[in-house]
Amino acid sequence: MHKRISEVPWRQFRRYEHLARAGDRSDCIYCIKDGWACRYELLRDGRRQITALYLPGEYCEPHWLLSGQARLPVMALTRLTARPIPLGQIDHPGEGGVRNVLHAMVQAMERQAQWITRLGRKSATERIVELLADLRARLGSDDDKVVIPLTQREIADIVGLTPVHVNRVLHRLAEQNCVHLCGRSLLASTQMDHSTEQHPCAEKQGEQG
Amino acid sequence: MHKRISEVPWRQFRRYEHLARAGDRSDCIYCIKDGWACRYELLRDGRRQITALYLPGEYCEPHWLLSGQARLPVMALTRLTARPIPLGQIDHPGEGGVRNVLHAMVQAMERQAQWITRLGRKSATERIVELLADLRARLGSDDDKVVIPLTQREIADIVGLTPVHVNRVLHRLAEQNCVHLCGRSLLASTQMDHSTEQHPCAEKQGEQG
DNA sequence: CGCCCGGTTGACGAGCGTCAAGGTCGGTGG
DNA sequence: CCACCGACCTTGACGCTCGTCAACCGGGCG
Repeated sequence: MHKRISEVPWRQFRRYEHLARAGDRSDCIYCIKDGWACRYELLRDGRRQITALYLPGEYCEPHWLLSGQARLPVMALTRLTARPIPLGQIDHPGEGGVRNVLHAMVQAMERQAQWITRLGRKSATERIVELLADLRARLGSDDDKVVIPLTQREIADIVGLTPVHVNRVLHRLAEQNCVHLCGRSLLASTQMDHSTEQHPCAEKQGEQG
Repeated sequence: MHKRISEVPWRQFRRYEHLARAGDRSDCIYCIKDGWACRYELLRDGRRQITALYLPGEYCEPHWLLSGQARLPVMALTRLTARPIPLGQIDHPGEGGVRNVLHAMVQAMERQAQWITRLGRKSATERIVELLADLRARLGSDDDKVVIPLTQREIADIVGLTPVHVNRVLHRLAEQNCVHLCGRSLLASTQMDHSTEQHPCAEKQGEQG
């Protein structure tokens, strides 16, 4: 290393390393430079639910600015590079400013409300299609296909299903060219954007509804 | 009326009257004095999901302070009395202050994250028991039984089930004295508090698992 | 008095979970 | 270079939870 640690303005996390554990006091939030992170809740019987995703360019977790502590654990889903922003310095130039962080917080709330609707009222296929459409939009890529660096187990823990069922749904979507499955990597294509927020049960209704 | 309207510091809403419609700009938040309200999302096929509940003493909706507008409609579930707090006057004495409103916002976010876990990973019985336990706690009543002024259809739209299935679960809970069903009114009892966050599948495991 | 909303109940079936047995890929050590 | 191992993915059989459909009841309100 030819750089002094103190000069490096970002931190690296390994895959599955924690950015925060349940109950931790936090004196900074992170601005994610590269990689994905998630907030999750683990029940004592092993069931897990992911309740938030953090993608490159997003703040993690903006509400620490107000609460000062993490209620739920947050961990990296991939190798992750993030810039810690000390809570006291948020209004320093180049740190985004309180205004932006609060705006990110409101956005996160609205996303959570959407997820409640999806988990409560949508079928397995709808949940997965809408998850992928949401991720495409947040990644802001113009490419036809974007890489989704999630395992099927992780997708299952986001959409509230089992890995086995996620697998079956993904293969059905692959037949319709909504996604591509190449080995262990998942590509979401633009094909499916029209399906979002569309059908009640987007499946077996081809002819004369 | 022997009072001039302008002197009345609170507003009344009829049951099912809207406090805000989707997309409305809002120049005030409400502090609920009496009655219940909810935020909900309506899909075009008629499915509905309630994504937040507001009880007496709570702010509705705190994040309007930051966003200035309602993304989703909010309506009264009962007759409702609420005190509007103009956004510009939030820091005036007697209005709670920005600090309290932001704190309410963080609380609302944490509740939403909890609901994601419940909808994604819990059975029908668990969802209903935990809803009622949560409501008991928020009402802060010391009484053994508290009145829950929700129809079974409304409960269904909160916990992501059908009214028919909510009905069956409530009757099973009534057999175990977790709730009381008197005509159309629902009473939640203390009996069930211990069940919360306890069982994986809180049902058929009486003898030697 | 009659309507309508909300609750109640049964029969039936679909969607999704569970269990179990491979298969495939990438990494690691010899 | 190869053998081994552990994640992760894949696939089938089976069954439970919950949704759907339908009929009926009961009370409050116009």
